Amino acid sequence: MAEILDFKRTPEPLWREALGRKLRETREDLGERLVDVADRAGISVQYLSEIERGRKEPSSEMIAAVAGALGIDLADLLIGIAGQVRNLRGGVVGGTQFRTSRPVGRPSGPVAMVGALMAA
Amino acid sequence: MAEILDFKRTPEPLWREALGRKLRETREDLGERLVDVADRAGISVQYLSEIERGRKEPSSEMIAAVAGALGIDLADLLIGIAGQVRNLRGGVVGGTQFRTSRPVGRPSGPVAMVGALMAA
DNA sequence: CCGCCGTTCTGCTAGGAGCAGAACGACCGC
DNA sequence: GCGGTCGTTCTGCTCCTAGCAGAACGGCGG
Repeated sequence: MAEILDFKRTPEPLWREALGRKLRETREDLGERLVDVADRAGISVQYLSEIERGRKEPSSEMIAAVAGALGIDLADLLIGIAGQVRNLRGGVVGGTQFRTSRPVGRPSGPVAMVGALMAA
Repeated sequence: MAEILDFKRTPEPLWREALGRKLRETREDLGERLVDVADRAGISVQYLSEIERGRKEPSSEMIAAVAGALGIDLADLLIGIAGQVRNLRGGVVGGTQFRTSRPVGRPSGPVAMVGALMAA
Protein backbone atom coordinates (compact mmCIF):
# COMPACT_ATOMS: atom_id res chain seq x y z
CA MET A 1 0.00 0.00 0.00
CA ALA A 2 0.97 3.61 0.13
CA GLU A 3 2.26 3.44 -3.37
CA ILE A 4 3.77 6.66 -4.49
CA LEU A 5 2.17 6.65 -7.87
CA ASP A 6 -1.50 6.22 -7.42
CA PHE A 7 -2.69 7.82 -10.59
CA LYS A 8 -2.67 4.38 -12.00
CA ARG A 9 -6.47 4.34 -12.10
CA THR A 10 -7.38 0.72 -11.79
CA PRO A 11 -8.57 -0.69 -15.10
CA GLU A 12 -11.84 -1.69 -13.54
CA PRO A 13 -13.07 0.10 -10.46
CA LEU A 14 -12.63 -1.33 -7.02
CA TRP A 15 -15.58 -2.56 -5.04
CA ARG A 16 -15.55 0.29 -2.57
CA GLU A 17 -15.44 2.89 -5.32
CA ALA A 18 -18.35 1.44 -7.23
CA LEU A 19 -20.30 1.01 -4.03
CA GLY A 20 -19.72 4.60 -2.97
CA ARG A 21 -20.77 5.93 -6.34
CA LYS A 22 -24.02 4.03 -6.25
CA LEU A 23 -24.77 5.04 -2.68
CA ARG A 24 -24.28 8.67 -3.50
CA GLU A 25 -26.40 8.44 -6.58
CA THR A 26 -29.17 6.77 -4.64
CA ARG A 27 -29.06 9.37 -1.92
CA GLU A 28 -29.11 12.25 -4.36
CA ASP A 29 -32.00 10.70 -6.21
CA LEU A 30 -33.89 10.76 -2.95
CA GLY A 31 -32.97 14.41 -2.48
CA GLU A 32 -31.53 13.77 0.94
CA ARG A 33 -28.57 15.30 2.68
CA LEU A 34 -25.58 13.52 4.13
CA VAL A 35 -26.62 14.31 7.65
CA ASP A 36 -30.07 12.84 7.14
CA VAL A 37 -28.89 9.49 5.89
CA ALA A 38 -25.99 9.33 8.29
CA ASP A 39 -28.26 10.04 11.19
CA ARG A 40 -30.77 7.43 10.14
CA ALA A 41 -28.04 4.86 9.56
CA GLY A 42 -26.50 5.65 12.91
CA ILE A 43 -23.07 6.62 11.57
CA SER A 44 -21.08 9.83 11.54
CA VAL A 45 -21.49 12.24 8.68
CA GLN A 46 -17.82 12.45 7.79
CA TYR A 47 -17.61 8.72 7.55
CA LEU A 48 -20.59 8.49 5.25
CA SER A 49 -18.96 11.14 3.10
CA GLU A 50 -15.83 9.05 2.85
CA ILE A 51 -17.77 5.93 2.06
CA GLU A 52 -19.57 7.65 -0.78
CA ARG A 53 -16.27 8.82 -2.19
CA GLY A 54 -14.78 5.36 -2.01
CA ARG A 55 -12.05 6.26 0.44
CA LYS A 56 -12.92 3.92 3.25
CA GLU A 57 -13.81 0.25 3.27
CA PRO A 58 -17.17 -0.09 5.01
CA SER A 59 -18.02 -3.29 6.82
CA SER A 60 -20.99 -5.41 5.84
CA GLU A 61 -22.98 -4.06 8.73
CA MET A 62 -22.23 -0.52 7.61
CA ILE A 63 -23.38 -1.32 4.11
CA ALA A 64 -26.59 -2.81 5.44
CA ALA A 65 -27.16 0.20 7.67
CA VAL A 66 -26.66 2.73 4.89
CA ALA A 67 -28.67 0.74 2.39
CA GLY A 68 -31.43 0.43 4.95
CA ALA A 69 -31.35 4.15 5.57
CA LEU A 70 -31.77 4.65 1.85
CA GLY A 71 -34.63 2.20 1.63
CA ILE A 72 -32.88 -0.16 -0.74
CA ASP A 73 -32.06 -3.80 -0.26
CA LEU A 74 -28.78 -5.51 -0.97
CA ALA A 75 -29.81 -7.23 -4.18
CA ASP A 76 -31.02 -4.01 -5.81
CA LEU A 77 -27.90 -2.25 -4.68
CA LEU A 78 -25.67 -4.89 -6.22
CA ILE A 79 -27.55 -4.86 -9.50
CA GLY A 80 -27.25 -1.10 -9.66
CA ILE A 81 -23.54 -1.22 -8.94
CA ALA A 82 -23.01 -3.87 -11.57
CA GLY A 83 -24.74 -1.66 -14.08
CA GLN A 84 -22.53 1.29 -13.23
CA VAL A 85 -19.42 -0.82 -13.48
CA ARG A 86 -20.43 -1.95 -16.92
CA ASN A 87 -21.13 1.59 -18.00
CA LEU A 88 -17.73 2.71 -16.83
CA ARG A 89 -16.02 0.00 -18.79
CA GLY A 90 -16.88 1.38 -22.20
CA GLY A 91 -18.08 4.87 -21.38
CA VAL A 92 -16.86 8.03 -19.82
CA VAL A 93 -14.57 7.54 -16.88
CA GLY A 94 -13.28 11.04 -16.49
CA GLY A 95 -14.33 13.31 -13.68
CA THR A 96 -16.85 15.28 -15.71
CA GLN A 97 -19.52 12.72 -15.89
CA PHE A 98 -23.15 13.75 -15.68
CA ARG A 99 -25.54 11.60 -17.53
CA THR A 100 -25.76 9.48 -14.37
CA SER A 101 -27.96 7.14 -16.31
CA ARG A 102 -31.64 7.76 -16.34
CA PRO A 103 -33.50 10.21 -14.08
CA VAL A 104 -35.20 7.89 -11.67
CA GLY A 105 -33.87 4.38 -11.68
CA ARG A 106 -35.69 3.05 -8.69
CA PRO A 107 -37.84 0.22 -10.01
CA SER A 108 -35.62 -2.71 -10.73
CA GLY A 109 -37.17 -4.23 -13.76
CA PRO A 110 -35.56 -7.63 -14.20
CA VAL A 111 -36.54 -8.67 -10.73
CA ALA A 112 -39.36 -10.89 -11.76
CA MET A 113 -37.19 -13.04 -13.91
CA VAL A 114 -34.67 -13.67 -11.23
CA GLY A 115 -37.33 -14.61 -8.76
CA ALA A 116 -38.83 -17.02 -11.22
CA LEU A 117 -35.60 -18.90 -11.63
CA MET A 118 -35.95 -21.26 -8.79
CA ALA A 119 -38.14 -21.54 -5.79
CA ALA A 120 -36.69 -24.85 -4.74
CA MET B 1 -22.33 0.64 15.26
CA ALA B 2 -23.34 -0.78 18.56
CA GLU B 3 -26.97 -0.40 17.79
CA ILE B 4 -29.37 -2.63 19.62
CA LEU B 5 -31.31 -3.37 16.51
CA ASP B 6 -29.59 -6.57 15.48
CA PHE B 7 -31.75 -8.89 17.48
CA LYS B 8 -32.98 -10.24 14.23
CA ARG B 9 -30.51 -12.72 12.81
CA THR B 10 -29.90 -10.74 9.66
CA PRO B 11 -33.18 -10.60 7.77
CA GLU B 12 -31.24 -10.53 4.57
CA PRO B 13 -27.72 -11.86 4.31
CA LEU B 14 -24.77 -9.61 4.89
CA TRP B 15 -22.53 -8.58 2.05
CA ARG B 16 -19.59 -10.67 3.14
CA GLU B 17 -21.72 -13.78 3.45
CA ALA B 18 -23.27 -13.46 0.04
CA LEU B 19 -19.89 -12.67 -1.46
CA GLY B 20 -18.27 -15.71 0.11
CA ARG B 21 -21.01 -18.00 -1.08
CA LYS B 22 -20.67 -16.82 -4.64
CA LEU B 23 -16.90 -17.05 -4.60
CA ARG B 24 -17.03 -20.61 -3.36
CA GLU B 25 -19.61 -21.57 -5.90
CA THR B 26 -17.55 -20.07 -8.69
CA ARG B 27 -14.42 -21.84 -7.56
CA GLU B 28 -16.14 -25.19 -7.28
CA ASP B 29 -17.69 -24.75 -10.69
CA LEU B 30 -14.19 -24.39 -12.02
CA GLY B 31 -13.16 -27.56 -10.20
CA GLU B 32 -10.30 -25.81 -8.49
CA ARG B 33 -8.89 -26.21 -5.04
CA LEU B 34 -8.45 -23.59 -2.39
CA VAL B 35 -4.71 -23.66 -2.69
CA ASP B 36 -4.84 -23.10 -6.44
CA VAL B 37 -6.97 -20.00 -6.26
CA ALA B 38 -5.26 -18.67 -3.16
CA ASP B 39 -1.89 -19.09 -4.77
CA ARG B 40 -2.96 -17.37 -7.94
CA ALA B 41 -4.57 -14.54 -6.01
CA GLY B 42 -1.51 -14.17 -3.84
CA ILE B 43 -3.22 -14.73 -0.52
CA SER B 44 -3.00 -17.40 2.14
CA VAL B 45 -5.18 -20.46 1.90
CA GLN B 46 -6.71 -20.16 5.34
CA TYR B 47 -7.74 -16.63 4.63
CA LEU B 48 -9.40 -17.56 1.38
CA SER B 49 -11.25 -20.29 3.24
CA GLU B 50 -12.53 -17.76 5.74
CA ILE B 51 -13.55 -15.36 3.02
CA GLU B 52 -15.56 -18.04 1.28
CA ARG B 53 -17.33 -18.84 4.53
CA GLY B 54 -18.16 -15.21 5.15
CA ARG B 55 -16.18 -14.93 8.36
CA LYS B 56 -13.77 -12.19 7.36
CA GLU B 57 -14.35 -8.88 5.65
CA PRO B 58 -12.09 -8.80 2.60
CA SER B 59 -10.83 -5.49 1.28
CA SER B 60 -11.62 -4.33 -2.23
CA GLU B 61 -8.16 -5.29 -3.37
CA MET B 62 -8.68 -8.78 -1.98
CA ILE B 63 -11.96 -9.11 -3.80
CA ALA B 64 -10.36 -8.01 -7.03
CA ALA B 65 -7.50 -10.45 -6.55
CA VAL B 66 -9.74 -13.42 -5.87
CA ALA B 67 -12.14 -12.52 -8.63
CA GLY B 68 -9.21 -12.16 -10.98
CA ALA B 69 -7.88 -15.53 -9.93
CA LEU B 70 -11.27 -17.00 -10.75
CA GLY B 71 -11.39 -15.29 -14.13
CA ILE B 72 -14.51 -13.30 -13.35
CA ASP B 73 -14.94 -9.56 -13.38
CA LEU B 74 -16.61 -7.44 -10.74
CA ALA B 75 -19.83 -6.82 -12.60
CA ASP B 76 -20.51 -10.50 -13.21
CA LEU B 77 -19.67 -11.28 -9.64
CA LEU B 78 -22.14 -8.70 -8.35
CA ILE B 79 -24.89 -9.94 -10.62
CA GLY B 80 -24.35 -13.47 -9.44
CA ILE B 81 -24.42 -12.42 -5.82
CA ALA B 82 -27.59 -10.43 -6.34
CA GLY B 83 -29.21 -13.50 -7.81
CA GLN B 84 -28.21 -15.62 -4.84
CA VAL B 85 -29.47 -13.03 -2.40
CA ARG B 86 -32.83 -13.01 -4.10
CA ASN B 87 -33.03 -16.77 -3.98
CA LEU B 88 -32.32 -16.84 -0.29
CA ARG B 89 -35.05 -14.35 0.44
CA GLY B 90 -37.85 -16.85 -0.07
CA GLY B 91 -36.23 -19.96 1.35
CA VAL B 92 -34.70 -21.13 4.54
CA VAL B 93 -31.51 -19.30 5.32
CA GLY B 94 -30.58 -20.97 8.57
CA GLY B 95 -27.85 -23.55 8.68
CA THR B 96 -30.29 -26.37 9.23
CA GLN B 97 -31.48 -26.52 5.68
CA PHE B 98 -29.28 -27.59 2.84
CA ARG B 99 -31.73 -28.63 0.19
CA THR B 100 -31.35 -25.39 -1.70
CA SER B 101 -27.74 -26.02 -2.53
CA ARG B 102 -26.86 -28.18 -5.44
CA PRO B 103 -25.50 -31.65 -4.63
CA VAL B 104 -21.92 -31.02 -5.53
CA GLY B 105 -22.17 -27.51 -6.79
CA ARG B 106 -21.69 -28.63 -10.31
CA PRO B 107 -24.12 -26.73 -12.50
CA SER B 108 -24.52 -23.10 -11.64
CA GLY B 109 -27.94 -22.01 -12.72
CA PRO B 110 -28.17 -18.24 -12.97
CA VAL B 111 -25.58 -17.77 -15.65
CA ALA B 112 -27.99 -16.80 -18.34
CA MET B 113 -29.38 -13.91 -16.40
CA VAL B 114 -26.37 -11.73 -17.04
CA GLY B 115 -28.17 -10.17 -19.93
CA ALA B 116 -30.75 -8.76 -17.60
CA LEU B 117 -28.88 -5.69 -16.44
CA MET B 118 -27.94 -2.66 -18.56
CA ALA B 119 -30.80 -0.69 -17.10
CA ALA B 120 -29.06 0.89 -14.17
C1' DC C 1 -22.02 39.55 4.99
C1' DC C 2 -23.79 35.08 7.10
C1' DG C 3 -25.68 30.23 7.17
C1' DC C 4 -25.85 25.78 5.02
C1' DC C 5 -23.60 21.81 3.20
C1' DG C 6 -19.94 18.81 2.04
C1' DT C 7 -15.05 17.98 2.47
C1' DT C 8 -10.85 17.40 4.75
C1' DC C 9 -7.59 17.99 8.30
C1' DT C 10 -5.76 16.07 13.15
C1' DG C 11 -6.05 13.04 16.57
C1' DC C 12 -7.39 8.87 18.97
C1' DT C 13 -8.71 3.84 20.23
C1' DA C 14 -10.21 -0.72 19.51
C1' DG C 15 -10.70 -4.13 16.59
C1' DG C 16 -9.79 -7.01 13.00
C1' DA C 17 -7.30 -7.92 8.55
C1' DG C 18 -3.96 -11.03 7.07
C1' DC C 19 -0.29 -14.21 7.69
C1' DA C 20 2.50 -18.31 9.55
C1' DG C 21 2.40 -22.73 11.59
C1' DA C 22 0.28 -26.58 12.93
C1' DA C 23 -3.25 -29.68 14.18
C1' DC C 24 -7.63 -31.75 13.16
C1' DG C 25 -11.42 -34.49 10.96
C1' DA C 26 -13.21 -36.46 6.38
C1' DC C 27 -12.40 -38.68 2.68
C1' DC C 28 -10.28 -41.90 -0.60
C1' DG C 29 -7.18 -45.48 -2.11
C1' DC C 30 -3.93 -49.15 -1.00
C1' DG D 1 -4.94 -50.54 9.34
C1' DC D 2 -1.87 -46.65 6.99
C1' DG D 3 -0.70 -42.70 4.23
C1' DG D 4 -2.11 -39.19 1.08
C1' DT D 5 -5.08 -34.93 -0.09
C1' DC D 6 -8.20 -31.25 1.02
C1' DG D 7 -10.58 -28.08 3.87
C1' DT D 8 -11.24 -26.21 8.49
C1' DT D 9 -9.90 -24.25 12.75
C1' DC D 10 -6.87 -23.02 16.59
C1' DT D 11 -3.04 -20.07 18.49
C1' DG D 12 -0.40 -16.31 18.06
C1' DC D 13 1.39 -12.30 16.08
C1' DT D 14 1.87 -7.46 13.72
C1' DC D 15 0.13 -3.60 11.91
C1' DC D 16 -3.24 -1.20 9.52
C1' DT D 17 -7.54 1.07 9.43
C1' DA D 18 -12.38 1.40 10.54
C1' DG D 19 -14.94 4.73 12.78
C1' DC D 20 -15.58 8.55 15.76
C1' DA D 21 -15.08 13.48 17.73
C1' DG D 22 -13.91 18.16 16.88
C1' DA D 23 -12.96 21.69 14.08
C1' DA D 24 -11.75 24.20 10.14
C1' DC D 25 -12.23 25.06 5.25
C1' DG D 26 -14.10 26.28 0.51
C1' DG D 27 -18.30 26.74 -2.20
C1' DC D 28 -23.00 28.48 -2.77
C1' DG D 29 -27.13 30.96 -1.98
C1' DG D 30 -29.48 34.89 0.06
